[in-house]
Amino acid sequence: MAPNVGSTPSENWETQVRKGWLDLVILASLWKEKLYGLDIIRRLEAHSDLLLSEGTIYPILGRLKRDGLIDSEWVESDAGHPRKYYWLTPSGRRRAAAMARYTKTFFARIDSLIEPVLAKEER
Amino acid sequence: MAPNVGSTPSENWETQVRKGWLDLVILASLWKEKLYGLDIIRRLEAHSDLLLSEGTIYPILGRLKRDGLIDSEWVESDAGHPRKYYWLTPSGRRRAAAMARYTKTFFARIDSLIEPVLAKEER
DNA sequence: AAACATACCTAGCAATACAATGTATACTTC
DNA sequence: GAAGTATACATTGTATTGCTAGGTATGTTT
Repeated sequence: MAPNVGSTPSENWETQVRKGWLDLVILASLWKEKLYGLDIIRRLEAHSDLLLSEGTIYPILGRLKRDGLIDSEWVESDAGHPRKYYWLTPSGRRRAAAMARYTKTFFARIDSLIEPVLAKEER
Repeated sequence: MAPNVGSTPSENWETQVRKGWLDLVILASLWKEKLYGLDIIRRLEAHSDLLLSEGTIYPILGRLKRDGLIDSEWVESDAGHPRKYYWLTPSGRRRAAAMARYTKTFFARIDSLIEPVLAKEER
């Protein structure tokens, strides 16, 4: 999930397919615990190989909060700048679960479409 | 994968996650045979429950052709307007295969992220 | 006090999907 | 032969997204 630094067509495609999934990715990250922005970025990179930049995540967190899916609170930190912790609202939990279920059916559709492509790669 | 006719936030999300995958969906549709625009739309709806509109598919076909992934030719039809048939170029076949492989790893990442969400849906 | 580390935020751009609308061809019906 | 219908391709304008490149704010280290 690297940002599209270069710009070959295929790198651009990888950028484009990530779009839209970040909402779910972030909501899922908050499923079990409160986290702050940079922490979400670091965990996704460490555990899921998904790289998001700060300019990506903060606008999304702002949008999710505006939509009432998450809430936040400032917390003093022992390491410099204070942190803004986010957590799921009840509405956010319902939405994350609905998104996760939809994801399964969406993946199944794409899987069946690419099956012939993977079966015989034309060599 | 219905078009976003209404506009509740959750329907909007479904629209957003589709974005980017349509290139692969269309290339995969052309894996085994030449097809024309409306035919691709009809097959995707019938076989995969994916609904695309004409205003969506024609610009994408134009872009894929500009990128050299598909080629096309006009064919007279016995049913009114002539049809523009598309097929994969060698470059398009390679790209479709690469996209399909990437898709598998991407799906695996998202799957592992949403696993906790699906495991316990907070009832 | 300068440099560094941490953390959050925003403006401007590029790319996408899609509804709405328009064009072109041929067949059918009156 | 005019009107209506069906098929098929194409474009315009809008909303939404992700991200680079910058910026602000706080506290620690040298």
